[in-house]
Amino acid sequence: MPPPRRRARAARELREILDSRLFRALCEPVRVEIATWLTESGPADVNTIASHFPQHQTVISRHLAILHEAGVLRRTKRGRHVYFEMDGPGMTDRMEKILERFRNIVPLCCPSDED
Amino acid sequence: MPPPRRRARAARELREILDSRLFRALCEPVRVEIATWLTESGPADVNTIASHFPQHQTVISRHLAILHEAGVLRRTKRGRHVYFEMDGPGMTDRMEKILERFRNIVPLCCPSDED
DNA sequence: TTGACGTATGCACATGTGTGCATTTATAGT
DNA sequence: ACTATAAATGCACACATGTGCATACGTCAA
Repeated sequence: MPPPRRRARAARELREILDSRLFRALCEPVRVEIATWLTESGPADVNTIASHFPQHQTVISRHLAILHEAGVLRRTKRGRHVYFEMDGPGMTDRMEKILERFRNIVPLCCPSDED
Repeated sequence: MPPPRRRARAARELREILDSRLFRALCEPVRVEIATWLTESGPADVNTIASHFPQHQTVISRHLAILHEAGVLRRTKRGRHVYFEMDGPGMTDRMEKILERFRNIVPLCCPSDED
């Protein structure tokens, strides 16, 4: 494959993987705090999580939904409780894919790849 | 190190690496488009980049500054022109660090790490 | 120094989004 | 069925941020 086409392909793959909801989910400090807290504390229901943050329960509920739709958290409904936990394996997979894309891009976009 | 301390440490490291400007920079679609375009087209100055987007030159200039401060782009000033290009190696390093953090977290936060 | 060009900044405005309250929906217990 | 509890949604509001215009800054060529 000639270099121009390789570059075009790399760019397309990069857009695919960067245009996800993942970055929008993680660009909000409160959501990062929630994800971090869940990492440390393990699975917890909405009210328990909300009780550890200054925001209202409804706000935390919305943030949890965004994190879940972005694939950061797992959601388990048991009775009238909804439990959330970090999706470690899922996030690892995502990051591996993104990393792979960047590895492909380095030799194409960076003529002098020192440092 | 006992499990609780390991969890606390993993959470702290996760917050460190996720609280960066990187995600805020990449959560804006226009900025992702700029980064993608630079990947495909190679280094270019501000006006050249701006000419390929509907936004005003001043807007593109601001986006480029944000991407640069986040470590996504490299900046090279030559005369009165300022050239930008993807920082492939830098991004690869960042992603490797983030991936490593998530790898550490998986066995701690996810009791049933199937799928 | 003057003028031209490339880039960055101040400002005002529109849109997006996090927030809290009131309310609704869903489920368990009685 | 009724009540209580958990979670989600509609709405309004405040703040953040992307946008464009006018303009200032910095550099090169004469």
